[in-house]
Amino acid sequence: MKKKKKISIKDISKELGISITTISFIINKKAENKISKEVIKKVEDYIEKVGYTPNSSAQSLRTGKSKTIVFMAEDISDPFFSAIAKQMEEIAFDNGYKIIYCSTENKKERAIELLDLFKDRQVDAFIITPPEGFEEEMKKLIYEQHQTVMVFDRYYKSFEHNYVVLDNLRCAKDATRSLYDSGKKQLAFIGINSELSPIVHRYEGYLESIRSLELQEFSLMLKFEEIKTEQGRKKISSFLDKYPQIDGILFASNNLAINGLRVLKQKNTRIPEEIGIISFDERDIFELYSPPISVVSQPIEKLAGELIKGTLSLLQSKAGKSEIYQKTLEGTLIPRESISLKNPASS
Amino acid sequence: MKKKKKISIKDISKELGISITTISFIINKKAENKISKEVIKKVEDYIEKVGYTPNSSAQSLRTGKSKTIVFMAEDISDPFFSAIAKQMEEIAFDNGYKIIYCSTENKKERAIELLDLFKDRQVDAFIITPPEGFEEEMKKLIYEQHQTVMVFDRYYKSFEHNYVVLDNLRCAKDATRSLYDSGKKQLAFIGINSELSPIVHRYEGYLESIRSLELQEFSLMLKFEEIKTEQGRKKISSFLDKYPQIDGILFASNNLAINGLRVLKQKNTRIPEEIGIISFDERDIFELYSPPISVVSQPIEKLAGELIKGTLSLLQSKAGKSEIYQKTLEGTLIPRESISLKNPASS
DNA sequence: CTGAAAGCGCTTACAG
DNA sequence: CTGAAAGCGCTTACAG
Repeated sequence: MKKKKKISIKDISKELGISITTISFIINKKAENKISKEVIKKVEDYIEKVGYTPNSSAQSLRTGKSKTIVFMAEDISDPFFSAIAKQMEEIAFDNGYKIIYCSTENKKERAIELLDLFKDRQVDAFIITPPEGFEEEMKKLIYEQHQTVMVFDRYYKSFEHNYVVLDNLRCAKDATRSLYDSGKKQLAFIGINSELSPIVHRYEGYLESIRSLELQEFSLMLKFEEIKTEQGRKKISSFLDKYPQIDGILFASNNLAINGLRVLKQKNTRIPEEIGIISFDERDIFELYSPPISVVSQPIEKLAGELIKGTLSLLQSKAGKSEIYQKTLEGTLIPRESISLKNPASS
Repeated sequence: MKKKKKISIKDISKELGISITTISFIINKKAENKISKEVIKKVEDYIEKVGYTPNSSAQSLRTGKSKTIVFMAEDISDPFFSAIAKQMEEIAFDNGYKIIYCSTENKKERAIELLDLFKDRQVDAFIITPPEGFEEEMKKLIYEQHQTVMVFDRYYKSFEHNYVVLDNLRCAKDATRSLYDSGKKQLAFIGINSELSPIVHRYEGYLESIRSLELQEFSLMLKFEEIKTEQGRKKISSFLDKYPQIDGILFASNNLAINGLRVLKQKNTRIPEEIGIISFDERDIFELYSPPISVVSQPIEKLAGELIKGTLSLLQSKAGKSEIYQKTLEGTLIPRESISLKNPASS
């Protein structure tokens, strides 16, 4: 009734009359110029035949490496993060690594808890989207605990670290410009009250554009907890009531836009005739919405690829000098009917 | 520059002048009636102070348990599975377990590859949504390799196993009935050509309802690969052209419904006036669609809770006799404007 | 109530 | 070209 006893190097050694050392060398491809071809062949064939795989706990105990990477996302059930996770997973597996996922919910306390859980727990590297106010903890993790850390989706200016992020400033700038080019002149930014770099940069990108176009600023910042709530809707609603001249909105995130669309639907606002809309982050809902919503789409495969390959390469080079891995990727504006494609600016 | 050398039981032993054995007992809460309270207190305080955590690789090597559970989902980036994953994660962590996720894409070969990857790799249990045609492999995994396996979202009749599933038959039956009650009489089922139990049972539920109502059957089964594609849309489109009398559709999955909605949008079919719609599986898109789409919603928290708690309890009892854990949960029909709520059946 | 010791399955310096 | 042996950090039967 018990699982079959797993075969070990020792068993192979006995069976083949070859020492454990030799077998270990062969398994770890360190046999070059050391072990005779016949022995290698013999061992490899036998391993193949009995389907031997090394006990990873023993390897891990011995080497101090666990072949495990933790991906601490803001929310792993969010389509953006789960898509990233899935892409990374495959590449990681192909390289013999496992990934463990968890979600911070953008809560500092939760992130600390999770980090604690993994601390000194044979995790080779962390890929983290730090929550609000986590700068000091990240610095500690990297510079005091000397963990291998890749920061995702945001970054800090106060210290050097590895990261993979979107060029949020440029994306927001271009999106704002596109609203303008579609004929809208009273452009609003609906964002989040946050110090996280993507949110800050999206706002800055909006600001840069309206300044260079000499437009008036209309901006509303919700609290993080309000993004998906009735409370958030109320704020958006009264914001729009207060500035009825607004004819274009850039939403700083997909959840924000979804909540905003509910408000507009309730108000029976016609899109794009009365208000043109662009949101950050693609979601299938935007394509199917009536009318379809224009978005700044993030290059998910590229982001995931850079993240995992970058992390893996850091892990490789950890023996040598510590390099720094920093990538800023471009997004793509996908224009849809939520901005009048046929009415170019008539300024 | 290297990580701080981690503290071990031996270090504590030296520092406190207490044997390794005693310390291990205390850590593992096996100290009751064996170790004096003063010693326990002394050790616990010291552990607290230096922040000692046991090396999990060593524990794993010694005990043969890894405190790791693999969740092999159909597609971890699907909102349904990622929501389940997130819920399970937390409970697992609280119980000292890690979860590793992967996606089969409903491909048998991929699932075999993944299983191979984890085989004998110190995984304590598997939570699996088996792909098409995986019955024999599942049987082997459970009855030859004696792994602890929880099957999710589907189940087999040919052998006993642990599972957590939705009561798909009843849900489909009720949904079909609701379409009828909303005044529709020519009810279609759009499903998938699959032997997986949920799909089969949803179809059977539909059949049972229309038979008891003495209605005509209209059904279309797509191939799995067509669900999200243009090819699928074409099939749905010509199906609807062929049977213009259809005035109600039950979609067997959310992706199917999303693709179906595209077809209906293109055809300018009015929902619910011309065709009433109900889909399986809640997604935020359904609530925001114009009109909002009625769905059979799965109890995600409950499902995730049963899955992980069930698995954990199997792991506990593994020492004793092997029990069987089988749960069938009810779904909830959420009626929205895609069925005429105000026009009750006038039969 | 407490401790010395074996052993889980590997890797790797060292010796030949 | 190959092997004997130490040791990674635990747990647990055994002895006292």
